[in-house]
Amino acid sequence: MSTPVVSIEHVGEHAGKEVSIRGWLYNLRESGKLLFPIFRDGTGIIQGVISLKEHPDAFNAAKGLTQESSVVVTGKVAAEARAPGGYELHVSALEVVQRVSESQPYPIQLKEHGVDFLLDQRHLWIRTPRQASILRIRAEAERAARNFMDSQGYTLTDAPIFTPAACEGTTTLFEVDYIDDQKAYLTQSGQLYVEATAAALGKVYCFGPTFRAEKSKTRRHLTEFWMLEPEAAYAHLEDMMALGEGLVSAMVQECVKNRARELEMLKRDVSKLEKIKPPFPRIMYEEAIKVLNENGNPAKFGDDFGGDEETIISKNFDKPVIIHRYPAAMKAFYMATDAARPELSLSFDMIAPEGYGEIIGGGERLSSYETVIERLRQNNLPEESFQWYLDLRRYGSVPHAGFGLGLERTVAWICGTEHIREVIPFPRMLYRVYP
RNA sequence: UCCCCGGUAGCUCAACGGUAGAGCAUUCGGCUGUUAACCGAAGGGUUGCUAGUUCGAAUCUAGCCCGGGGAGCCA
Repeated sequence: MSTPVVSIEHVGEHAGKEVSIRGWLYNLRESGKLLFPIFRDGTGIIQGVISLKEHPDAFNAAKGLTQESSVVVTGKVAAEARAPGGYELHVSALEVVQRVSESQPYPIQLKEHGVDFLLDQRHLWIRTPRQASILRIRAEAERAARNFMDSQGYTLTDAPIFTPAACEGTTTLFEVDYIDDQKAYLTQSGQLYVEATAAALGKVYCFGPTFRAEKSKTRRHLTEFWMLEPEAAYAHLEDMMALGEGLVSAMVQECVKNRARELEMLKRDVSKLEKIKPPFPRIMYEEAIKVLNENGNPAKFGDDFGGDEETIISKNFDKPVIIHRYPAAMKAFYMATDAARPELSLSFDMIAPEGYGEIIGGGERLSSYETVIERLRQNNLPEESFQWYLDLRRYGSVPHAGFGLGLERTVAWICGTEHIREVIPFPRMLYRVYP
């Protein structure tokens, strides 16, 4: 009869019973003829106790064992107030799967480390309980986002990574040599492609990595980040603001519900997240300018909002804030304008609370062939590359709208992390592509 | 691209013009309830690179390289 293998997160269900845990040695404290190893298995950590007198074989196998050596341990689960986590394992047997060499000890210690060092060790850094928690929350947020979109009747239609042209500014494109004289670029957004699939399927979204060659070095920027981009035919600005509210609320609430342990591990103030339910405050761009002026910020019509401005505006609310109808001149070529106020675009941004910045940008798209042509020329974009896009206006053009949600910024806000580099398994940033 | 800050042992830092140091990690020894355990000992360094100032430079100066934070731009 072999003992059952259990995960540490479920170990409490086996109190008083003999179990096996397959994992790694997280830390080892020695106290004479008693050893206090801490094991981790990816789902949590648990302290073991090994007595020389009772289990000499296990004791000798564990004594001097190096951090992060892989082990299979067997023992009895016991409720123990003195143990971190409430349970400990009275180890009776320990099998070392691979012993970490003393000459090349595990580099990450149980103490503070610098950012540069940790990023160089990212492949190992993700083993720490904090990083593992963040990655579980990211997964939860992704799952919640897809479930929500699917529940709203949206179909996932993935957009290509290689594209023939820009869809945002041309200066932020990663160029890739393709066949002979052809150029390809890494996508900045799946937006143009979901416009096409929206005309085919009605309500669609894409979800995948996007790339921006921006020279941005801030805690809110990654060179490679994931974006969820819904697009719906016959939809208008109002529809997208409502969809964005529902999507963000679902992502936050599912994490609160299903990842309470991880949020607690991160010491996140969950009461702030529990409030994130529709409706969110909505203000027009012009009103936002007014709020800024009242708070001593000299912003004027036509200015874009930077981090400072976003913080001032979001500070007045405990939910994400939707700012809509930005000046048309500030927005991308495909953005529709307000018929009543042609100088304003039918666009909106959603600003996360607590200074996490813009998590959604979107709006209603141009549907007129003539206007699209005109804007392409104004923006010096190559018409020949956009013939397929123009076809969408030639053949049954309809009003349509959508937005892009930045996954990492949203998850960073949910987790309360200082920097978004922690919320993606392997961050790609300016000057950093290792590991 | 611009503005600030930094680079000393494997890691986190100290020394700020006069012999390069501590804690952690590693090795050895001790400890039956430890909580980033503790106690004792040992090994471990071209102070990011190059040039300059000086009797003497980790320390002052210049240039370069690397990293961090921010601006612009964006999600």
